[in-house]
Amino acid sequence: MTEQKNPLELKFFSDNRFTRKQCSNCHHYFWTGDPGRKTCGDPPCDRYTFINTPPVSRKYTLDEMREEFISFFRDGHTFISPYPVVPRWRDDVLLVNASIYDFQPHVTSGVVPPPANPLVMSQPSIRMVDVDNVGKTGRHLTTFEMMCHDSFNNRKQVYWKEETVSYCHSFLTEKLGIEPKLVTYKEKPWSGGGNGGNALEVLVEGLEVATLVFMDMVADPEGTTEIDGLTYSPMELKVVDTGYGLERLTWLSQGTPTVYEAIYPGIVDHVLENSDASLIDRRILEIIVQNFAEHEDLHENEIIRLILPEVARIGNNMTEEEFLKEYNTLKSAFVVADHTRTLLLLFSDYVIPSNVKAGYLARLLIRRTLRHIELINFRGTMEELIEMHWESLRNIVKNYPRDFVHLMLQEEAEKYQETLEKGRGIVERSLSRQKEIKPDDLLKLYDSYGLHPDFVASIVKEKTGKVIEVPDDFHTRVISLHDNVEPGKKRELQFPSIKTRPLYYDDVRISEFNAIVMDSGNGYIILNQTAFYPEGGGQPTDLGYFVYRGKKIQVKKVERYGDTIVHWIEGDIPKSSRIMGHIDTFRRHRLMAHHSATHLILGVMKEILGPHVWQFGVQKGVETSRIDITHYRKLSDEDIRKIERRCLELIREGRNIRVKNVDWNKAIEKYGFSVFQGGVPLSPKLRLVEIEGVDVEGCGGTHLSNTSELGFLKIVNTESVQEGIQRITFVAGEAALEYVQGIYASARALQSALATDISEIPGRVQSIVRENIELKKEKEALLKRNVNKTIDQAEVLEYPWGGAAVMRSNLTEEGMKLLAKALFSKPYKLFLIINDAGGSEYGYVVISKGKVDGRTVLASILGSTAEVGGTPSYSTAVSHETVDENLIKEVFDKL
RNA sequence: GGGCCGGUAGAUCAGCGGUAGAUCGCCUGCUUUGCAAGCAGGAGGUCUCGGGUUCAAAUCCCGACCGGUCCA
Repeated sequence: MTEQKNPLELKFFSDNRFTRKQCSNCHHYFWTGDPGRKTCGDPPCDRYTFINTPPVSRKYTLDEMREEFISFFRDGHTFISPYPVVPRWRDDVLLVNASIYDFQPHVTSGVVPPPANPLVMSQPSIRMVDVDNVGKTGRHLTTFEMMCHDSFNNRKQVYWKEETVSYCHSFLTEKLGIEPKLVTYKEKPWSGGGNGGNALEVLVEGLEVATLVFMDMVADPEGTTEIDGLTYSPMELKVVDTGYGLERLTWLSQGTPTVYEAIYPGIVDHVLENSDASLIDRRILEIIVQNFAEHEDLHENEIIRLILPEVARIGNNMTEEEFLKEYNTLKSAFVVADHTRTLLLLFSDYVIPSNVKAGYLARLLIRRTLRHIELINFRGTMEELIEMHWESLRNIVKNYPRDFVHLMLQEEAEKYQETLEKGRGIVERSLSRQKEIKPDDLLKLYDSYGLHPDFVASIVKEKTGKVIEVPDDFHTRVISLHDNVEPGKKRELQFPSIKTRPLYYDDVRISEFNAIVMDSGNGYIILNQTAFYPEGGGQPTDLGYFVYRGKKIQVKKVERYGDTIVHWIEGDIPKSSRIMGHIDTFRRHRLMAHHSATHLILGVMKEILGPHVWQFGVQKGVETSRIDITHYRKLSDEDIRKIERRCLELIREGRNIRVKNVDWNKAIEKYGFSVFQGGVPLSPKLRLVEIEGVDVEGCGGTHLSNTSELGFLKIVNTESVQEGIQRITFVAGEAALEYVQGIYASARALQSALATDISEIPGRVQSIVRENIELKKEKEALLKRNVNKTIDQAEVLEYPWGGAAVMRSNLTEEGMKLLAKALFSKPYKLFLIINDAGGSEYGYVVISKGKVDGRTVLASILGSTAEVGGTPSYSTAVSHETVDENLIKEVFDKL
């Protein structure tokens, strides 16, 4: 090992008589002011010693602790309001998981300055990975608030390691009154979100209350520092990213056995009072929490086997069954309390429960909550619990969409009920088929139908009396069903980094321009400047042509790679040429109109359908355009009419459409997170497109300057692309006129074909379709009668090898097929059909169900005059000759 | 974004290459007229759609569409 100064050997530590030690148990390095300390302070090396005897000078509620933290850091830091839990500003994660997520990647990459520096905030964070541990361990939550004091050091140093640790230590010891000796700082490398650095875990009496991260590295395949298997290199921006667990600190101050009792005692009490669950002896609860903290690597039932003797030691001789009954109901009560809090946050950001993305997580939580509510026979509603949480979290959760929550929960409860009822049928049916449900079947039932193994087990028990074991590693096996799938990777082309100046922003109506070819390759050129709009933001590429040496060279596609705009062309233009570009302005104008119309319709849909509407995806076109939005049900005809009417009003009013470039933080401050509707650019400023009084959103596209230019807008189709996502296809401007003209032409054609009035077309078509079905049926019945008649009149010959039937018919091809089908179910072995459909030809068909090859039969009967085809079991021939009956018998006799 | 199920009568589903079925519901009649009543008879299907394979497809293959569900 090279002698290098430990990056965490701080002056603060030496000034405060802290020494660096190596944990006698886990061998991690840590800093402590307690000369007698040998272990790092983290379970399993240390136990929770704060339960019953909290080290904090007084008990804090959640609100009080948050206020204490913020007020302590307000001195020197700027307070920032919490961000939504749904990260609209990035598309790489589903939910905000930590406070630093608020600033990734735009701030941490150095492109955008932080909203304040240094700053203090408390960010609600959702961690679904812990969902299975909630209730069970006494300390896990799906939602917690991560409080932080962050600083961003660029050229200007704000503060770094020394100040950070000093701040932290003062807060814990001076403000909260924790004895300095109780605080240990454990060294730990940190990585996440493409960054890395050193970190200190802050531990008090066995509980990790904070992590102080010194982020100064960026992921780099050629870097020399390795953390968790990835290599990193130093970066210019050095970020202090701290994370204090608000719930942990509150728990620490109260010393209750579980975190739940400390952070929302009202909710826990309410659930316990109105259900079959009850609080168990707090000494037993403490034993449970301690054991789960110390044995993270063990399975639940193994830990319970460790708990029982300890429970007996304090004089409580419970059987395992008695213990499990009490523990499980209490666990369920905690789960209900926890999940409803997370749902509050999701709903306040208008997450629509569905089967994909964040919506899936919401549904998962709702279903789990419903199940646990039933298990403990809770007599209240989920809705009332969510509202109670809101009452106590008003400082953090500003918005509570009561009607939305009500509607979502109602629909979800119904859907869940449906799934269960269907599930019951599926389990019962598979039981009647195979008598037994194996572990693999459990897996399948869960994966394909969403049937929880406990639910399946309960039905099996009810129907057969048998108890089936749910495998311990059930969840792991579910995950392993899915982890062999590799996500498709996009291959990025590499081009020389040449900055192309976009001319289309300066003047959206520009149609011609001069440029110099900076780089030229196989079928592409890169220019110093261009008026061609590259595809992006759902706006397709511009088309047109270049003039080079008097020749027109067509542009096939224009793409953007960072600041480089690449033109794909039909032909070659050498480097350094001066050329003239011509834009297909007809196409461009159509696209622009549809782009502006997209913003207009989105704004209108938010107004009419509700604030839960977000853009999910978008594709503009020359003929039609479409936008996908988050909405919980298909648009009704009434919705469509309202939206169209409102769009027309706004077009008539002639609202201005303006483009402005605004700083990230100012944009968020002024317009909120709804500016992030499409993809988010990594640039210092956001280009905002505003339709006066209707809609403001970040957008890189080209736009009209006033809504009046749209003329009118018509929705032409709505469909649901996936649960909770509706696709609206529409036309605007000239494209709308063409659309209406097209419909009109069709209507006129129908009108003349049906010889009726346009308004009567639907009725006429309906009656024609009905008539057509009737006729089809009649025709089929007639055909069947004909077929049956043919069969009835068959001449039957008996042979030792079975019966043979000879019949004459006058059927069409369709009738022959039907006849053949019918014959396959008759008891004879061989059939000869002589078909006379009129005309000079006779069709011969032999159907053989025995070993006889029908083709040889036909050849023998018809001789060389006919061409025989088909297969041994269904043979055909066509002949101009009739055949003598006796010859047929002769041939048959020989078989 | 990916995986796994599924789409057949009003509802729930069976059939899984040889003329489309069961149960409930519905209609008619009888028997009873008291609680999910009995008996007899009957109506009700472009087997989601489009291609392909086959003499023959609800059934096998491919693709769309729709729904369910799990994972990220």
